[in-house]
Amino acid sequence: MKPKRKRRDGLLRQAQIMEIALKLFAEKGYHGTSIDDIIASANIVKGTFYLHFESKYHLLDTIIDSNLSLMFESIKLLDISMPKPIEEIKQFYIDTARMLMQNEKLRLFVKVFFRDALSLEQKLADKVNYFFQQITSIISAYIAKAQQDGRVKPHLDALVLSYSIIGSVKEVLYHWAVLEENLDIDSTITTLLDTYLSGMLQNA
Amino acid sequence: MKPKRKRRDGLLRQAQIMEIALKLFAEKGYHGTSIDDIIASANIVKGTFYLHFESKYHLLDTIIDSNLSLMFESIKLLDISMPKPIEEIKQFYIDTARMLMQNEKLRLFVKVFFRDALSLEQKLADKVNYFFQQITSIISAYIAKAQQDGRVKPHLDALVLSYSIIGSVKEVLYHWAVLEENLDIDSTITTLLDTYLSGMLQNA
Amino acid sequence: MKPKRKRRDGLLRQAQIMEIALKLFAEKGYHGTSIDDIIASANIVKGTFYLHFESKYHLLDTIIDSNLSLMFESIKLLDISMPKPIEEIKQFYIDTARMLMQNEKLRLFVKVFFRDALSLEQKLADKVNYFFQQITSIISAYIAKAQQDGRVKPHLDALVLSYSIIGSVKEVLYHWAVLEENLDIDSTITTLLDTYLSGMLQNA
Amino acid sequence: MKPKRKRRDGLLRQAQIMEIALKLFAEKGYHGTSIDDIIASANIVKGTFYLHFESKYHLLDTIIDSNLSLMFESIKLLDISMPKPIEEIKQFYIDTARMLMQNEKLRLFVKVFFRDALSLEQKLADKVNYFFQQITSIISAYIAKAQQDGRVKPHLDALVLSYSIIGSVKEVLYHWAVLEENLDIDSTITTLLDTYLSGMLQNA
DNA sequence: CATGAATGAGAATTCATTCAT
DNA sequence: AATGAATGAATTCTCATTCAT
Repeated sequence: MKPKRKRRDGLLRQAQIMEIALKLFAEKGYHGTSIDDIIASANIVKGTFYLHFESKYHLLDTIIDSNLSLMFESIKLLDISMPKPIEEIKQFYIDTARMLMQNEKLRLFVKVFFRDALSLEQKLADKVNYFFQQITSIISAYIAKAQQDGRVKPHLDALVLSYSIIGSVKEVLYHWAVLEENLDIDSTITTLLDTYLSGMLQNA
Repeated sequence: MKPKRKRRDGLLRQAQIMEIALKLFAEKGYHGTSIDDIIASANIVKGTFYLHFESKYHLLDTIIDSNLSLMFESIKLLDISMPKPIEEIKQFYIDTARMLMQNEKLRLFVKVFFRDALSLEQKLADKVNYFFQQITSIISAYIAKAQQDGRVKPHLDALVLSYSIIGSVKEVLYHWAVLEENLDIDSTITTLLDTYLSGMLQNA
Repeated sequence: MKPKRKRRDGLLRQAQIMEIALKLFAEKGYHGTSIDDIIASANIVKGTFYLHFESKYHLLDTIIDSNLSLMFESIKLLDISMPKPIEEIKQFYIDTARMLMQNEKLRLFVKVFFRDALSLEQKLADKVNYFFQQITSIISAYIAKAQQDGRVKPHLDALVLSYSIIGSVKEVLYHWAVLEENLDIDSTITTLLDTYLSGMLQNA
Repeated sequence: MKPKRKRRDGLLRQAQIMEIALKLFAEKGYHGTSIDDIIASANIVKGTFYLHFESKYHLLDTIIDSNLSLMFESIKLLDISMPKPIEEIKQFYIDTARMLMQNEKLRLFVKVFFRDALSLEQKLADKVNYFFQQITSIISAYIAKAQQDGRVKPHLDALVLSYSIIGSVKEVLYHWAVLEENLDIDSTITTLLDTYLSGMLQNA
């Protein structure tokens, strides 16, 4: 039996494994996906997998790391203190959301994220929590500044508000990525923006 | 050596196992907790466990079922259409929240819920999703009715609004149950209520 | 397929596994013997093995622990300071050696011991070294005392002498247990005893 | 990216690999050292290793072969039938021992030798055993001849005596190479020589 | 000579579940 | 009701060796 050696650049193979694993994790969950499943899908053998990733856990870790920055940038866009006309902001949100929601890999990642990121080792949960903590810091800093500028109602708790905003976005993402609902981006963003803006702003 | 047989009422034993399992699931996650861990904590042997629960999965299923109704009732309280003065509603929310947050078992359950409920078998995820779908239906029905009554802004998407509200509450619960933050109940509820009410209501 | 369950007392099964493993370790070495080999010989399945031993390493550890005390007692017999006529001592040595050399399990253990005990984890090597250190202490203390009593030549280094004696015995054991030579117990013990006695003793 | 090709003389590279492997084997044992460890230390890649050695086993085999002759010569020095004044012999032993004990590579080899030589494949064990068998033959021939010449007590078993001497030396080497004890060469050799000489010699 | 991606046969270990007692 | 020894399929991970480039 001649072994077929499909040689290719190491990074390509690594990316290929990550993509296939992401698909499987999204479909059957992290625990429900075995290394055997992954290598069968990727058409490689055990050793090749462990050549590129030191463990199943590190594979997920790498996937999460490589996707988290994109999510980070995306969520940062929710800058409510942006000094622009509301209609312009709204359009910007809508355009960004449309762009992101066409990214199938992102959808899979969000799905895996919601399903498995918290149920694994503490280290991973810590990483995820740190990520959201950063987002929270940014948003609550925006709000606090807007409160000092007299634009946002002063009696609202900036931290709770940022939890609320983040929770709202998470929930919408969950319906999009996990439940695969067809959300109307326009009305979703309009509703969220209008509610939060007129709920938070001083003169609204 | 005569084996020691600790006979006791079957339901008692069952409740005891559930309580211990909940504690362990909250601590180490469902996948991170083995039957061996549970029976060691409960001071029983393998056979006894399977006398009371047909599988590890059914144990969690039972735990979830028995806690979901309480959560259901609690979340239903977010009835924004409640025909009462806002201050009264707010006080009611605060009182309810205080009561619930003293329930340590509930905190553990919420923790397990957030960590594991979605990463398990489809059957369980379906149950959880159905639960939230019900909550969503109730809330969006409230909102739709309030829109018909002219109390809530008509251009807002009732479904998106209910996602947002549920997401906000989930997020707060997550910070309470999983991250074990000390939340100020007063300012939390005040902020959420004020924001949503003045964000949604016609004349606000 | 009805699984055949060969129920028996847990300790019996444990002893059975240890005996079979010792045989295999002696035959093929620790690294050369897989868990599969052991369970096939013992006619049990994987799970049963791990029910009784937490790992392959712990199995060897248990085997070593349970045999070391016998070896300890045996080697202690080399008490050169024994206040008895030489002929009597010699006969005692011969009788003891005969007895031990009929113990087939001991032979297997000595074989495993020489082959594998030092090539494994540090922990095990430490244990073995500690064992010999104890023997060394005992023997060199005997010698030092005999030197104070003027029976052993004072210029000899008691520690080196104990190394020498232990090394001699180890070597003979190696030829017996590993190389499976047929040693003449009488002439072996006579030669060693006579050489060491007339080599060490003052008036010899 | 052009791969960097560090060409050098084949034998040099081979010697370099052997030296690094010896160090690693001494430190972590043969089984505890992987090819990956070796090539990482040697700063080469897999293919290069197999260019120089056909297998991990052959690497050790080569290391053993290249060191065994030195050990062979060294141990042959224990020629008790040497027709010289004892003091001269003793001084010769001491000088030789001093010289050998300064050879760090030899110490590493002896360590590997004691730890792993016996726990490996039969082929290697056979080689080691053959080596000692040769030493044994030489020593017991010396003794037998000295017995015929009337210099060594005739009732001692020449074979057992040679086992004893070899065992003594092995044990001392073990304490030096593996346990890294600081042995006093003078008193070690004096004690061994005096004991064996006055133990074996007719008129002593 | 040199590279390093790929191989794949093993090996160890886990753990939910069963069932004879 | 209770026991706890036994099961065995599933899973992760290792590592010496090969070979196309």
